[in-house]
Amino acid sequence: MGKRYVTLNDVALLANVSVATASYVLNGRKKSRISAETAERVLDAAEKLSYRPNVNARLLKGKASSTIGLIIPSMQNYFYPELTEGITNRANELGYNIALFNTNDDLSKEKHAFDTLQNLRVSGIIVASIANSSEEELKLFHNVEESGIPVVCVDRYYQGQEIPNVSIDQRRASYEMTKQLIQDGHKKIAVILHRDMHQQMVDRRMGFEDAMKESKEEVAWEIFWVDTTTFTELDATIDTVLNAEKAFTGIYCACGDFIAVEIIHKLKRGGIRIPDDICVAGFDGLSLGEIVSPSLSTVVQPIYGLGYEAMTLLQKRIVKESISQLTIRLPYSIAIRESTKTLIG
Amino acid sequence: MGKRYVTLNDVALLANVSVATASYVLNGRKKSRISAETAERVLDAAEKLSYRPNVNARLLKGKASSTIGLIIPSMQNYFYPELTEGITNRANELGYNIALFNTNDDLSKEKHAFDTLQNLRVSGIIVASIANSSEEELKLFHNVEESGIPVVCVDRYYQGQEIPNVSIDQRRASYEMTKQLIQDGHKKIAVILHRDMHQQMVDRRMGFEDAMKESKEEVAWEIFWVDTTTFTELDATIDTVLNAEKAFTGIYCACGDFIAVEIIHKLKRGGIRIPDDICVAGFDGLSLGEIVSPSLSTVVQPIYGLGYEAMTLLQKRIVKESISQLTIRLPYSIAIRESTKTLIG
DNA sequence: CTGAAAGCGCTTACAG
DNA sequence: CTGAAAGCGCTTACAG
Repeated sequence: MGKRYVTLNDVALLANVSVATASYVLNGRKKSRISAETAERVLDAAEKLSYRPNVNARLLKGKASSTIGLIIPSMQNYFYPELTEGITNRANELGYNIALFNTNDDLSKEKHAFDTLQNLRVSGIIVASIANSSEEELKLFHNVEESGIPVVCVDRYYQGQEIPNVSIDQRRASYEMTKQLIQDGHKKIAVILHRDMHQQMVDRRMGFEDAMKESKEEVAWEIFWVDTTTFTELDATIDTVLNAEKAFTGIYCACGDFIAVEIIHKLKRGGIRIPDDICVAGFDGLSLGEIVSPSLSTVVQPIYGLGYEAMTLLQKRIVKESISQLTIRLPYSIAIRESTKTLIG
Repeated sequence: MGKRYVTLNDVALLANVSVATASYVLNGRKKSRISAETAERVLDAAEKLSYRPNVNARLLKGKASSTIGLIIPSMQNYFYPELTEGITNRANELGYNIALFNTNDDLSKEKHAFDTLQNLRVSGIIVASIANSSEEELKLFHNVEESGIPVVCVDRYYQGQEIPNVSIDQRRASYEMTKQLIQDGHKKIAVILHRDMHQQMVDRRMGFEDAMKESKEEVAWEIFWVDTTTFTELDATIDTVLNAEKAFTGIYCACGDFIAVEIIHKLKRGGIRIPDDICVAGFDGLSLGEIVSPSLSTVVQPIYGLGYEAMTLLQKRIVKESISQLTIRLPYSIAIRESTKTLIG
């Protein structure tokens, strides 16, 4: 910067005290031991020079960093801004600031984010972007934890208690949404899943299949895979669904509302009436789903709350507060709106 | 963290060299002067110990920080995630990482963000959140610049060349949008503006009035103020608009698409048909506006591009590249979609 | 009530 | 080709 920042020494010089004293005054520590006049002189000097403590120097002296890392896939899917909002607001309340990283679900970018965050010596990391759940990726997580930086996953997660995480019971939610579709009388359902099978997708799929098993094969179904970031295959998928010999009566877009809304949009453009020609259900609970026409039937997750609680949990881990539950499951609800209807009667 | 991080000294010890040599090897500097065997030993040791350089120590030695600050109002309005995406992607390309701050358009939070960012010694700051354009706030900006940290405003801006900024020509865009409404035959228009009159809002209002002046008072109009973060007054505003003695034929939501979409939503809920009963135009160009029914006629800004260019400009300022233009105006377009129609013939 | 000094983890002239 | 040493801006026992 060419420009030299004002240092504590500058302040001390102007106030005619030692840096030690200046430091004590400015940090409000050992108040008793500093005379009022001295304190005032230091404060004045700092004010006059617009002194700003160098956080990096403080960190070097072993102070804990007040920044935490946040790793998300991108801001394209409106799920993430809302999640981020919950995280940053809570971080703010707790006195942390955020270092933000986008990975685009690319493992090498995720690796880079972890690297940078470790070099920064952040106090903790929240991850909403698990690229592919590979062994290699899991090792990344363990490395970070081993280095002493606590990690919390939100939305996506690893199976079991491996990494603390906050989410909803995705399998159960998916089961309930599917049950609803079955009760509505659907006889052939297309399920849309994310091509990269995160544990999350595995669970949603299992929830779906749980419900299907209960229906005793009265309902036919087929899985379609899409790439949620590039939207590749989406048009092809829609075509296949529409042109199936035995007609699909419903589309369960288990990979999320963002794609569900896109599907509704494309369907409408193609002159297909929803829910009359075909029903569409989503998963997420984006506010977008309420605004769109027809409004979207979906699993409503407390997205903001997921972020908020993830940050709360991370903070507890940072300050080593004892934690009874490392896996937090928040409540959700099934919202039946205009994009689905009962086919019976 | 209790846990001690691996230091350069640990690496040097294991490799049986001095920290100086270890540093040279790990930074790839003075390659010629290091023997291949020594280099390898250092690299091995670093690998074995999972050594991670402490960025904060580096900063202390006068190295430039690779983080830049980003200050936005919130993620609620979808304008900001898209803007953020442009900024972070460009920052990534240029090797910077992001410290994210939400202000909720609260000046004290903005002040806190600036403070923290200065203490962090970031290399630069992008601001998309100008709370109230007061003298006090402007002073904040000047303080940061004076401390040697370059600032770039994006979307919102101060009048004149005071702070480098990237945006579109908002006055002109607003003028054109209004012109379109006039050509469509509107005789009474409600303009919705943000209660906090940023320069941006002032310009949009002026653009609107420019067009009105040209229409030679054939068109009546009225301004309504809303608080875009809390949505307060929105219902009241809509009521007033709907119950006006001489009917409004159009609503020009100059404060943005996010509110425009909300208005459309509320109108539809109330059984009002758009554009048949009343037309609605927005300003921003959110993709949301295309998905909604009726799709929104609006000023389409290159939102992602604004962010991308803001980061590009900031980077130039950071590396002190000579810059011909400190005020960048990107192209926009007027999209006429379903929420407006011609009233003539 | 106050200050001298060590040390946090690095980088970088400088000397050899 | 390599190392000893100073110093970046702080904090904090320790001594007075």
